[in-house]
Amino acid sequence: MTTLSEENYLKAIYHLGKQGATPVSTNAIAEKVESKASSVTDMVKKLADKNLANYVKYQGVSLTNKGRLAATLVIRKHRLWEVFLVNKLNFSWDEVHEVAEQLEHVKSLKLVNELDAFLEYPTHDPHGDPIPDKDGNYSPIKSVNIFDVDKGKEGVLSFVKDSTDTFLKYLNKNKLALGDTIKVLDYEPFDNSLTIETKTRKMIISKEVAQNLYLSL
Amino acid sequence: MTTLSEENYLKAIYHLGKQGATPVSTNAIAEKVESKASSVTDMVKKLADKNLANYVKYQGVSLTNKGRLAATLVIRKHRLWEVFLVNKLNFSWDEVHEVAEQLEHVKSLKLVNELDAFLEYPTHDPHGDPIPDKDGNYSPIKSVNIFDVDKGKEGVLSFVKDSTDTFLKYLNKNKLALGDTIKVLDYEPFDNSLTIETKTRKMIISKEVAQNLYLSL
DNA sequence: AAATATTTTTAGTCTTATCTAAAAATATTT
DNA sequence: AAATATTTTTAGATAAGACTAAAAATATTT
Ligand SMILES: [Mn+2]
Ligand SMILES: [Mn+2]
Ligand SMILES: [Mn+2]
Ligand SMILES: [Mn+2]
Repeated sequence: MTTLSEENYLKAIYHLGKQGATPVSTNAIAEKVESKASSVTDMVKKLADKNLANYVKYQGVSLTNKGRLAATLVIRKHRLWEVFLVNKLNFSWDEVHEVAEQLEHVKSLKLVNELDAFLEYPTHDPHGDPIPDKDGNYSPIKSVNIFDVDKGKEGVLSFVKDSTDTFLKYLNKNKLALGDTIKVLDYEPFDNSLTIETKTRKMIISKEVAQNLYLSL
Repeated sequence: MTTLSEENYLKAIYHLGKQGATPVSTNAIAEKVESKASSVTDMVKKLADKNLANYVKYQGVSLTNKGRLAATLVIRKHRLWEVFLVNKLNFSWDEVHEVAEQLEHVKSLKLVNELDAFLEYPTHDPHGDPIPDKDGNYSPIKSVNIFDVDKGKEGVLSFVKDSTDTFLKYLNKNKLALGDTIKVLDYEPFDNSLTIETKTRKMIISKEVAQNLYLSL
């Protein structure tokens, strides 16, 4: 059995390395889970004892297969709950994360799988993140960053990299939502801003914004 | 903010006294939360410090208004989640309790209230227990124990007092479910058993079973 | 290759929620 | 009303998870 705290560390390690494959540093984990490096060292030893992580002193931490599966199960639950909150309970995409952080730790295989079925097996969460299946597998993101879309071409907004509510609220305010068709009109070398066009209007987005928008073509 | 553990103690105190009104003993609480008396003493002091409980050494514990509201909110969440699991996720009534014990601690006012709306404001959970509203109020149970139903009369099974999965599985096995119409045919003074008749058949139920069945007339 | 800076680990504390064993208070029997 | 039994509280420990400060290891500069 993994504790709530262990699960949060597993997620952090998973997200920091590529699926937990490459060793990540103590400090990086500490920042992600909002704790201190010394706390991370303690926890990481515990994960290694439980065969969830590979840990060599001073050399970083990676996940074992067991750890990776545990991490993806938590991520699967997180994203399914986010879909539930948005699709069934009228939450908006900037309100779901905090609640999903709690729901992801509820233990019941039946619960996850029935929820999955109830939601009709969604493949992506409200931010465009892929939902792993029971075995932790998911098809890789096929969307491309908006900077890599040629001038004059269009695509469908299908993933936002940053899903903090600050950014999501910016998108709400500017009427940009997942599923919207966006055309790239112009690129400005001076500040790396882009001029884009949606169904409803034309607008300029900053480099910071553009970096977080991904389109499927 | 109440912790998970505090919430479980509040529920226990609520259920042991009548809505936490009458003082309950340390030992009774300990048994309910599956801990030891000394742990209860500690926790109860903490609840009193937070103005959730009234505690006088050696004289038992009751709930303050604040404590009672906190307790009913947890109970409200527990029962709403049970309805969700049964009505939407294909859980049977003997499978929901353990999962609801976890879900009841998720913190989000919006979540509870949207869930309530999504389920179309159910008044009772899958075991016939009433679901408190936002203010902790619910209409008192109007069903009567099957022993108090006159011979020859019938009623609808609308509440089961014991909702351990042992008892619920007994009911499943004997095809007795909430909503079933049951007629009382005979009472046997020797062992206090009852002969009852359902839509599908006639059967004898023991005193132990009868004590847990409540009908609305 | 030293010297310096940064990162990581260790050592020792703290808090929350438990526990056991002993002491104190209350209840029940004789 | 004593004696005995039961219940409750206190005292002291333990485990999980976090922290600070100091020590040790690794990285980066000079
Ligand atoms: Mn999220
Ligand atoms: Mn998400
Ligand atoms: Mn229940
Ligand atoms: Mn119930």
